Amino acid sequence: MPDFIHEDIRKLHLFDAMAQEHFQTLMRGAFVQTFPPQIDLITEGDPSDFLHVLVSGSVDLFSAWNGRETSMATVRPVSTFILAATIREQPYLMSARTLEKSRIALIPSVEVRAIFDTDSDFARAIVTELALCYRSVIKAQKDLKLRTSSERLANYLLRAQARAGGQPEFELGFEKRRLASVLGMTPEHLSRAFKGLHPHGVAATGTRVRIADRTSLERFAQPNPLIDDPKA
Amino acid sequence: MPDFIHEDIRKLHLFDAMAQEHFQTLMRGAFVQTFPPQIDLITEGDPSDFLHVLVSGSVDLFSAWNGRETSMATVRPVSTFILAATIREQPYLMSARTLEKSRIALIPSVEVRAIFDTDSDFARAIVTELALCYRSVIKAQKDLKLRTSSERLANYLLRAQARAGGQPEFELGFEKRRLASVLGMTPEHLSRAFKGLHPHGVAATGTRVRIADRTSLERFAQPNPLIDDPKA
DNA sequence: CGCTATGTTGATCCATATCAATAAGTGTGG
DNA sequence: CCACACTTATTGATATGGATCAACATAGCG
Repeated sequence: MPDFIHEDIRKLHLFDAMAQEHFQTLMRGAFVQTFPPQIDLITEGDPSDFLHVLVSGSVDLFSAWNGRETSMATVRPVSTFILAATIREQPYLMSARTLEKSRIALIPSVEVRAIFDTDSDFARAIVTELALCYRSVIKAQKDLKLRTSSERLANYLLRAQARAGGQPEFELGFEKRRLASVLGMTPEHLSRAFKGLHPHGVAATGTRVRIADRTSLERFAQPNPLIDDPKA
Repeated sequence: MPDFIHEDIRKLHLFDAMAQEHFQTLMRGAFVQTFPPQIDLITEGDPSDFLHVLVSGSVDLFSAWNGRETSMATVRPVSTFILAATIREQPYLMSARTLEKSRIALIPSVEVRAIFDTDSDFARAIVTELALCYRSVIKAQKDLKLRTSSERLANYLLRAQARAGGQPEFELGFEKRRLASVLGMTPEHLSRAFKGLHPHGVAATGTRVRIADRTSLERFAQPNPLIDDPKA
């Protein structure tokens, strides 16, 4: 594995406190792969053989039952996914596929568990990471259960704008149909939802979005730190 | 705090590996309280001062936004709640209220964090507990996003029957209106959903439910371990 | 330059919520 | 032990958010 990726991973909160020796053991068994968009990485129900670390790109976690399918979360770099399955030595609860071209490091779960048992700094880091993941799914669930799809879109746009540095105009990272799936709605409905936000100063042309009047959009979206703040 | 509760808590996976000395420190600062049904225990947004351990009864975790409210999860004994908030030293993301009369142990979060830092067996136990909590919210989210309310009810009843020992007839723990909230629907809708399950051998009188033909109900409910098995 | 994927618009359908009325329990005080 | 009040459950009518289906418009891309 190239050194600069080593570095990126080492910088992750999950790995930055552990003994160098243990980190190297982890990295020896690990490997990095680059995947094109729309590639299935894991399937729910499979044994959790690898802890995944998304180095670049983005990944959709989704789930299916009885012929229906739903997106559960989007993973952005640099972060891990399916840590809980790795720790509990249980099958994955979600499937994963790349949204864009993505570089992913795969670390054998056995190694993670072995070092977790001996390196207590690593164990503590895992706690923090898991607590963070836990809180982020709770926030996702609140977003989903308490808001209509237009409200979700509005809040999503506010967050995306903040991520993009706060300029009035910015790029969505992906196509609208992807965004629809991320927000848990159909592309048709998203199209209408965008129209519905027009009166609040939102204009979308292709993957480019312009928020003319943030205050007005906020009045409609009612963002709340206990749902929208990734650090809360 | 009475000794037998001490015992119950010590038996919890979260506390059974830690040093006796540390456990006693935790218990010294802790206290147990009994609450009547429908009492608010915590409010989302409040600082996470206490780790809660439900000793008996049951607790509803819920959340509100913009005048709407939704139930997020039900806690059953003996287990902890709001562990993630305690660990991250962040405000609660959910509110909690008792469903039935409940006995709850409150352990100061500062103590939990202090011992988490020094007792690595405890830190490891927290990881396992958190991973379990994480997976259970994922399962709840899948249940919610992938199933209609009748399907959710059907699967709930199958699980409740299993919990009750598998007899064809058993008690729901609470009123139907509570069940409705737990399943994320209105009481009216639940009433109709029960009627809809009649053809599959479900009869409900008051809080008593009878499943005449489990096979038929299963054929409709399509239970799946990756959603319905609490151990997965 | 046309083909294929993406996006928009309109019509309709479905699950579930809401509102309203009634029925059935449940508990309390006389 | 019954009558009354209050809560909970059921049933019906209607509203709404969102999905689905179908047609059409656009835009990348080989």
